[in-house]
Formats: sequence, C-alpha cells, structure tokens
Amino acid sequence: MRVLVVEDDPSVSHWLGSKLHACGHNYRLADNGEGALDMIESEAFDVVILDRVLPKMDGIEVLSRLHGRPRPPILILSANDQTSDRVEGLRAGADDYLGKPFDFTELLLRLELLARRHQYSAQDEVLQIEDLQIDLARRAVTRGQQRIDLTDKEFKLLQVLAEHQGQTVTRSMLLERVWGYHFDPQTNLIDVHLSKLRNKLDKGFQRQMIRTIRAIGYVLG
Amino acid sequence: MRVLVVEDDPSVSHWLGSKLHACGHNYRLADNGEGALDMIESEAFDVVILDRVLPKMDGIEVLSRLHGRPRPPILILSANDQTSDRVEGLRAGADDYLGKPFDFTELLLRLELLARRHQYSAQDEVLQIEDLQIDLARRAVTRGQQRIDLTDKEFKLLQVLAEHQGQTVTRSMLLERVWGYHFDPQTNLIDVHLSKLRNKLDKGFQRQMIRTIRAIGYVLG
DNA sequence: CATTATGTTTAATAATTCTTAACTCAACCC
DNA sequence: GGGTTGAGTTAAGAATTATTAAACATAATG
Repeated sequence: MRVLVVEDDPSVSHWLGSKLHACGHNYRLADNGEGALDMIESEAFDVVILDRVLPKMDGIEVLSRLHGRPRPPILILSANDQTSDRVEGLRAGADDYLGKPFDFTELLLRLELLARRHQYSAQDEVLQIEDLQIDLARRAVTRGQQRIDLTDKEFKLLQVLAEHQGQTVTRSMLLERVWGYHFDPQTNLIDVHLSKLRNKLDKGFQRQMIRTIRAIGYVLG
Repeated sequence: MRVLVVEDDPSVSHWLGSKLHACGHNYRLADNGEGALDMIESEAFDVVILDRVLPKMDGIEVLSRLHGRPRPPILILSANDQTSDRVEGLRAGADDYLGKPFDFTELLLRLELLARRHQYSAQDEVLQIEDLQIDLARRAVTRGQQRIDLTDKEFKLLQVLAEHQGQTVTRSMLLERVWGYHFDPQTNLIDVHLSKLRNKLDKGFQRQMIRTIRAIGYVLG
C-alpha cells in the first residue's frame, strides 16, 4: 500500500513510517495540513493516516477541504477517544477513527480494510500480485518503488497473465486476448513481446514473476 | 467461506448464522470454548468468529490453547471496545478484533480479508526435508545455502518425490504425475531426468537424498 | 510533407530443455 | 562366476523458447 502519514510529531511519524516499511508498504510523510492536501492532490495513495491535531490546519479542517473531491480513504488518529470526538471525525468525512494509544497491528488491519474497501468502490481496479501493482484504469504498472513503462502489447500481455494469476495461460489464449487472433500466426510474436515484458518486469529483481510452461504457455505469480 | 461461530448467546449466533448463510457462506456453531477447540481441531474452517465472553473458557483462553498450532484466522468479538481490551485480544493471537455493536457488513469484510490473507500466506507452501527446501509456489529449491536451478521436469520429479517423502514412488507413478503418461514409453526417460536431478541435488553433498529402489522406483529422504 | 520517435512484426540466430538411443555399470539370482 | 536384468551416464538431435536485429507501421513534431 502507498500510505500518507500526516503527523506533526516526528517521533510518531517516523515510528509509523518504519513500521509500515517493515510490513512492505510505501509511505510518505507530511507534517502539516497544507502539505498533506498538496500531496493528496498530486500523488496516488491507497490510504491516509491523518492526525487530528496539527499546527494551523487541523485534521477536521483538512477533511472538510477535501470534501467532495476524489481522495483516498482517510483514517483519523487522535488522542481523544471520546465517543463525541469519534462521531465528529466520522461526520467530517473520515472513513475510520482510531484513538491513541493504539496497537500498530490494529492500525495496519484497519488501513488494509479501508484500502481494500475503497478499491472495490472506486472502480479503477488495481491488481496486486506481491510487489507488483497493475492499475487497469490508468494502465500504470509499478513494482516495488519502481514505475514500469509498458507498451500496449506488453501491458495487455501482463493484464491477461495477471487476470489468471497462478494459472497457466496458454499461447492460444494470449493470441486471442492480446491480438484477437483465432489462429496461429506461425511466427514468434508472443515470444518477442514476452521477452520484452520480462526485460522490464523481472530484470534486476530476485524474484522472477513470469514463468514459462513449456509447450503450454506462461504463468504469472 | 466456511465460518465457525463461537458464541453462547443463541440469538446472536443464529442471527450471525443466517446472515452468513444469506451471503453464501457455510457456518457451524459452537456455544462454548471446549466445543470450539474440538471443531477447530477436526474441521477445516476459513475463519473463526470468537466471542470474547463465554461460559467457563473465555475467548482469550481458547486463543492461548491454540497458540502455535495450525489454525484458521480468528476474529474476536466483544462487548468491550476499550483499547486495552483490543490490544489484549490481538496480543493473545487474535487476527482481528471487533467490538459490539458492530455492522454486519464490516464484520463480513473483515472476515473476507482475514480468510484471503491467510490463504495467501498458506498458499506459498514450502516443503522442508532436512536441509532441502522446496517452495512450491515459487518453484524455488535450495539445499543448505545453495540455490538449485531445476528445469521443469526436474522440478516436477522432485515435487512428486517430496510429496511422498520417505515412501517409495513407483516409476509408473512418476510417469503419470510428471509426464501424464498412462503407459510405459519403453525408453529411459525417467532415468535420464533423475540422473540430471541427482547431479544438481546430491552432487557434492555428503548425504544423498534420492535412493533407488531397484525394480520399483525411488525414495526421497 | 519530411523527419523523428515509438511501437509492432518478422526473420534469423542462439540458448535451453526434452527425448531417444547407445553404451557402461551395478545388483541380483542361480 | 556368469548370465540377466535394471539403472546410470553420455551424447546427439529434436523441439521449444529467448534474444537480437532489422523491416515495417503509425503517430507526433517541426
């Protein structure tokens, strides 16, 4: 997940960051409301952790500024765990609320839940396979921190493989889904594009995600 | 999903059951800790909903009894929604926590998240035989510190042998499982590939892991 | 409209994996 | 021991896949 942590206390934000990183997530930090708004505007996050209390513009204010705009789900973090407070946060448009002190495991669980729920409701479907993310709507692919630029055919190849993650996709299926062919072109079309896809996707990574199934096709995963 | 509901209040458990059923899931009920333990032991569930408060053996106790054993992910359900309480549940080994009153949609979402996550982690099954590790999902084999690169046939051979570790695997079984043949090809197919597998797996090691059972087949272990 | 850049396809070549077959070696039985 | 059977090794070539380069197509740019 790509997480934005909005928190003015560096000791808290860095602790959160390192924990998130240790769990395999990416994070960015913002220590004030203005910065947070800018980042939400310009970058794609799966979820935002928003401290309720911030210098100048507080969490509730940030929420209200975002009202009606497309934004990732937001979890409010606060020292106050009073019911009234909780209600106020949720009224302002927060998607979840957690009072300090909190257990990191619980926070992570809620974040994942939020991100997932949002993924469903927002239709821009993102396929996630280990450290590989495929945003079907944006045609954007990332692996780990790395953005990967793919051509049309390469992307379609990857998409078909990803949609059948873990299953072998036959060559004829690829011809059909990627090229619309219902016949064998008698050339090595697939091989060439797959080779290029591998170059961009697997080169330099320990774990090779595309596996050849001899005489059948390929599997992703 | 197959869900186990552990809850002593019949009105709650039956309501949960009917809701789960309506969403297309199977469920079983247990109204006490002992029964729950037995059922977890003997049946396969995708996820367990465990009420914190139970007669005699409470939820935390059930969790601690299960500690270290293979078990489905467990969601604790409780009337207390205090932070300390939540942390206690998660510390005791619960995979998630939800306070009453709760929203059924949220419960379901969390259950699905748990089941899915568990499936993934369980999915990447690793067979371990002495210093030999076989990661079925990644098709990666290591012996000691050494990575071992195997071709498709070699890997399949090893996999079949490993799945029957300690037992003799007959030649006809290998033909069937590795090549899909239901007949004897009258060649030394197996011998050749097994020879190559041995070269990669046993060469240079004191302990030879593949043993020939003359006129029958081979054993790993 | 030519130029450039980018992406796609074909074809040639290289590399890998699989299978067969010939030959050698080891175990078993009388 | 000597014959017999089964197993192990090696090499050759067949099948499949991977890589590279070049031809071709298309869109963007000046």
